[in-house]
Amino acid sequence: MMRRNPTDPARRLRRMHDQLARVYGPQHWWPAETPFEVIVGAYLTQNTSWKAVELSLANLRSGGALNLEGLRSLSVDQLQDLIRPSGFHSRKAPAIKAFIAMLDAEFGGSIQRLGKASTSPLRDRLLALPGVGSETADAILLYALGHPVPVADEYLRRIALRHGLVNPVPAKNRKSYEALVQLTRNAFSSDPEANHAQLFNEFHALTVAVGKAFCRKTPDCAHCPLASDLRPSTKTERKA
DNA sequence: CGCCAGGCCGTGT
DNA sequence: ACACGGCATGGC
Repeated sequence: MMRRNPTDPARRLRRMHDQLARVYGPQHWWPAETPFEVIVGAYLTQNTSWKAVELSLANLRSGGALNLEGLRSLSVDQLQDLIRPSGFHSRKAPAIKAFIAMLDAEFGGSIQRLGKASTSPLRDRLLALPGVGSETADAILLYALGHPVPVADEYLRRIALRHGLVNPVPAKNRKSYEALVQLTRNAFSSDPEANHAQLFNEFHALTVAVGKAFCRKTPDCAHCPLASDLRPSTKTERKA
């Protein structure tokens, strides 16, 4: 019989993006005023709700520390104190400081210069920093520096898994992250003329929007706008 | 009160 | 290579 959805995971993911774009509209990500704020936010939001990140960002802003110069003038201990609300401060504060040290030592303290480096070596350089893994590196590349790289996160993993777009590989696996990135690239590769940075930007933002609402650890697929794209493989899932 | 959040890292197998 | 626990705080 004729299936109304394509079977190719990349095409299915593209359809899901289109559906989310219709439902949610433009997301205007990343929620920040400057590229530097994006970078700080990317560190702070690691395994942390954005609401908690906002508390830390407010602390930094009121202390005049939400910019390069301001953060340079803070000690690690002072920084720890300001970002305490978003957790893991003993790791995140030195990590942010290490980023600034790298920026100053290797790029003349210029984020613009940093962004002019070519994507692949730059990604490797970011990954070599403490506290920067795949997702943080890609978030910085895409949202702070405008490079056309997909960002995969826990929500995308859950969604892709639930929709059968990837093999049931466990989380926190480097290969599973790369598989999600590849899948996202494939989803938008049909039009090479398109602005992929913009597409990846919007797609990840939409993924987080739908993920926050319906794909937490206890998912609510019944009301999810992607529910019609689900392909239950079991009868029990069909019921849910 | 207990679980969870827009990950990452060190350690043990 | 991969699984697993620690990291810390605020929301709900």
